Amino acid sequence: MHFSKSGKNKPLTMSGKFQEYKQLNLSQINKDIRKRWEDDDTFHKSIYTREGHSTFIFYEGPPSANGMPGIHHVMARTIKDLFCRYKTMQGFRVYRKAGWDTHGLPIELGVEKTLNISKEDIGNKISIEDYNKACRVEVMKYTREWEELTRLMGYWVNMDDPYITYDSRYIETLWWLLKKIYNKGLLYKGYTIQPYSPAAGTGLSSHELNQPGCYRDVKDTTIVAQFKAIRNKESEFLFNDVESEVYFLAWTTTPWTLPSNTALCVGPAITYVRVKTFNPYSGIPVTLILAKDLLNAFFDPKNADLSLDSYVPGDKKIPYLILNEYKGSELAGVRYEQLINWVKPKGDAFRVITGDFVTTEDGTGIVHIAPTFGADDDRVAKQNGIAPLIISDKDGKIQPLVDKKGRFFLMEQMEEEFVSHYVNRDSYSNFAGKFVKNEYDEGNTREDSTDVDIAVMLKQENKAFKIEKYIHSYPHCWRTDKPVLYYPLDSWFIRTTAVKDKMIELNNTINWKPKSTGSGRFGNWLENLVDWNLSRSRFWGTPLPIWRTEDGSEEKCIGSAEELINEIDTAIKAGVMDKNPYEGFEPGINTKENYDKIDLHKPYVDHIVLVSPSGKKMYREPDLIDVWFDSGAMPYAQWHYPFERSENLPFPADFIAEGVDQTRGWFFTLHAIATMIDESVSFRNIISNGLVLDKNGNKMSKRLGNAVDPFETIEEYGSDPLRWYMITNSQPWDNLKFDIAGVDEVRRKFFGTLYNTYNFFALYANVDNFAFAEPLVPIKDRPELDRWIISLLNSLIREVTDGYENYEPTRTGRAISEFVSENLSNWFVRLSRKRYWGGEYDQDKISAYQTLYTCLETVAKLMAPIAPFYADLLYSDLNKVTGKDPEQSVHLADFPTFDETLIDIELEEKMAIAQKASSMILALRRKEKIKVRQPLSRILVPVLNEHFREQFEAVKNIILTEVNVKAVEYLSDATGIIHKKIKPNFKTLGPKYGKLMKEISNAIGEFSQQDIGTLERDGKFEITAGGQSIFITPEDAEIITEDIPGWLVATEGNLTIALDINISDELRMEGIAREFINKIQNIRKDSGFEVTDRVSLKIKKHEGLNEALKTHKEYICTQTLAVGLELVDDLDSGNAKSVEIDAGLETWLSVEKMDKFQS
RNA sequence: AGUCUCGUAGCUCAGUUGGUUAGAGCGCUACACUGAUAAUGUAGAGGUCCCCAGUUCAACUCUGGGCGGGACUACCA
Repeated sequence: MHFSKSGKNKPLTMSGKFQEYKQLNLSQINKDIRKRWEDDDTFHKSIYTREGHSTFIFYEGPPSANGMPGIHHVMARTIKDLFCRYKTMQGFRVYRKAGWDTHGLPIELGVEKTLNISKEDIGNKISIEDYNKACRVEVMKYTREWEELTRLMGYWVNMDDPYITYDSRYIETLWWLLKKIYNKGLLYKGYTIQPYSPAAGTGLSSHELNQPGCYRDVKDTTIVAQFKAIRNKESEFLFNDVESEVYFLAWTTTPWTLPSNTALCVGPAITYVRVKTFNPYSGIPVTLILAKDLLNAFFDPKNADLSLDSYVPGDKKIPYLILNEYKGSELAGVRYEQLINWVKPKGDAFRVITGDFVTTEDGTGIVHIAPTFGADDDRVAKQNGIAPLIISDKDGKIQPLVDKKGRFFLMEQMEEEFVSHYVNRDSYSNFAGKFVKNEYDEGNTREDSTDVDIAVMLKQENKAFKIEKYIHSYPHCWRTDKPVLYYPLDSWFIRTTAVKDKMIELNNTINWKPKSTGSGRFGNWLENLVDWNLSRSRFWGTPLPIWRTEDGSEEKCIGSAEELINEIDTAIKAGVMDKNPYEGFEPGINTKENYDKIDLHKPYVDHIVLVSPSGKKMYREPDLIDVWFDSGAMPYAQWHYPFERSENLPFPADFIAEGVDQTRGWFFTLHAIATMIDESVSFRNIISNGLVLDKNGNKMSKRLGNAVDPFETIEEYGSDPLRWYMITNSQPWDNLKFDIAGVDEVRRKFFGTLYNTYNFFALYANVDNFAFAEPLVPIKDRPELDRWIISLLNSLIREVTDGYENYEPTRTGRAISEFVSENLSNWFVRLSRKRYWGGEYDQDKISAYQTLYTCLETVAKLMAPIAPFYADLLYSDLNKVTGKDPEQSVHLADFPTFDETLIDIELEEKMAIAQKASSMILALRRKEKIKVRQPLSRILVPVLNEHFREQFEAVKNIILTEVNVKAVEYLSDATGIIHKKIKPNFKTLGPKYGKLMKEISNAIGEFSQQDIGTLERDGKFEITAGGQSIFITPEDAEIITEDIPGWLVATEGNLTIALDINISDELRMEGIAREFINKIQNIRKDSGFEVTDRVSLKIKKHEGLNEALKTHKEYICTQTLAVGLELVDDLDSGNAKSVEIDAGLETWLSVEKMDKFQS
């Protein structure tokens, strides 16, 4: 097969015949069409032919090319592609620029693996410059595979000039955005609790923490501590009936955090009890508060009956008495004494607060809060105005009580004034300098830990209720194998909380598919928004463009390369820098070459020292920014806004689509940045698609070996069935259980059928030289069957358009598939076959061709967004012959519009009756084992109303032909032989009679034939139900025929048909004739004759057959293209075949091809 | 743990504002058809609509609570 190689602007080349195919090879079609698109530059044509039209803006979420593309990328990209193609066909100029995500930890880890180095080696074994270069190579490792997959699968995205996040121009836009955010006061430095490895001296990402082996079981000393309640007006209710002190019990697995405690947290809805008892270590009477559910964890119910008075310190069995119950919310606000009085907090502290995260699964149901060492703690403390426990170091900087090496701060490292005002030298001196975990102390030899020391101390002070070893899983640093701490680290934040309301408001205007992701996962996330932690302590990423003086008093945020160059010049003049490292760069020249002269990455950018207005040196803040900022900024940065493209920014997107896992990633950062910069949404419509799982519903992974290779799949099946399967099998937002057998099914079921339908058309159209040259047969003049399929076709266009417009591709694909296999192929073509085969080239035949052609051409256009390859082949195979459409490719054509006036619901109903009736009659024949080839005389159809008779009459011939029956007889009500059945209509009765439904239903069920007749005649029927009389109207019941006594009957729904199975001699002979035709046709085919070859027939005489053959000689000859039929006494020609016409009816038959000149 | 989502035939999925016979395709079994032919059609078997409660004359459908699968987020005293 080859295609005309017409160049860009050459006219369409038309050829005379429709291409016929021997077999459907979608894999080859994929290759051929791809080549044609490349030769013809179809993709670019589809854009520039729409220049000046309305725009449709799509944002491509940049993939990272440091990993191989997988089958799930085909899924995501099919969704993206199909809407862009659809909009193109709707006449829009579609923006869709490809891009690459090139920063981030996976790249760093990849480089380290490739070069076999670790982070410590950077700067030693390998220079940062070389490392930087290695990252650039690493990140584009699989670019070729990605580009190949893009083309293979037919994803049309503009790859001419992709945006690359490490490009200096891209970074420049990020800086510009950051400065804008900075100037709005939304960028600030603060701290957050992050996993931190004191041994390695670095913060860890959650990614690093989730590496295998990081969580390990460790045995730690845990303490249930007693926090003494302060007696005052607010807490008086806790002191009823007690003489002892009142304590809150709280459990911790990290006793070293207890000195930093500043609050206790209870669950607002949790029930707590106040218990009178004794401290097991000291024997002192105490009153304790803990969660009711956890009471039994500390007190043996057997001891509840023991007398408190008889307790002697040292007794194993400790009595207790429950005094009261409280909800957590009642306890909030109560104050308590500091547990360990080493350092006084600055600000409000030592108060009971509430938090939703508190559970009663373990511990006491009261959580000890140390805001400096727990993320939850920090958050809940901030929400309640509780101060963290902090100290001031020598430099005047705020620090937690534990230093970066993992020990309690040395007093000499603290600010003098701070120590004298806030630190209790006596109690603290024993602990200052102690490592909170022995692992951090290189020279440690002792068994006991700081945790144990604290436990002993609390025990002595009657502040420990229970001390025990506890095994739990705790994260460890993957580089040092030592435990991590949750530790406050300096970070730069974007104050997203300041624009929270705006973000929520804007989100409500976005069309989410599915809706629940927008309102649920995304909406809830916005409701609970915290400030965006932008800092990352990494090497390979976008540097934060902020320079600061060492004391932090002056800072500058840089918003462009030009600004940086100017600042460098100033710094050189001030003598803080020797020379400009970016010499030669010319601001305003936006070429790659120019921007290649400046590398804004580490380490280069860190060598730049600027000068502050007051003349101090300013150093860059060492952090990089979150890679999510890179991708969230792409609406601006992909166009190098505002430097290169300063107006007509394609913004916001009309449509984006990515996996649901991007909800808090890309979707969020797009939304956040657009809200802050432009107070606008970033995207109007969004599909968040589900995962692609293996056929058993497991996640695909290379490790498990259940990952499907997209390249192999496409090579074997072609992209179209794969795309079609993915779109139609389940809704995009549901997970797809990927089963290759499903792709094969789509190939056979949908593409196979469509291909067969086309081939059928081509075969006969070529015989008749149909080329759509005749004037269009007016639709109203076409036969019923044609008008029916055209009606369905227009309904289909409407449904498909609706589906695409509403981002419901699954509905669309399924509707097309249903139309093609059920309506077009299985009904229209099947019933129309005789119209194409032989006969005159008259209006009916032309109508048949035009109708089928229109259906195929329209289907090609409707399916083109989902299955772009085959659709284009089908379209061009049709169009090449007829030249009906000026466009060479279906993707340049206009999407079909539906014509309301051609939709005939009445006709569709009639045809539904025909389909149902035919299938019922065929079922009856089968039951009686009467072949369809055997004609029968009549069917009987009861009619209850004139409308139904008209409908049936209209499709009578279709039914009779289909089931090979001669006539239909209608049985009207008057004949009295119809047996009727009545069913209550719950839909109308329900609202009227409610509770009486059961009674009414029973009453109607007992209607006699006379009763039904009365109801029909009078329009009402009186029954009694619930002691009241009720009039049933015809609308309240459905009357159907069920039986015709004495006949072979089938009933389905409201349709009843009887079949007359008496076979007269006449009918029997006709059956024999048709049987012969069938045999002869088979022999023709087996002998390899052409469809148009003429033949001569010889049949050996047989008493049971002779008469039938004589009577129907003409008929047989016409049907089989025979010039003559001879009945012979003997047939011993080698070509003769034995045929069995019916059981026991056997004879010999020969079919000879006539020479051409004889025919 | 929280949020979202899914749960209907052996498998993959439909199922309208609640209405009394819960559907399709695949697979299986049987049969038929035969100039669309490496196609096609028809039928049969196969259901606790995940479970429990509630609302209602009526629940696959609505509400609540469970159970199970998945994803994301957070990882905890």
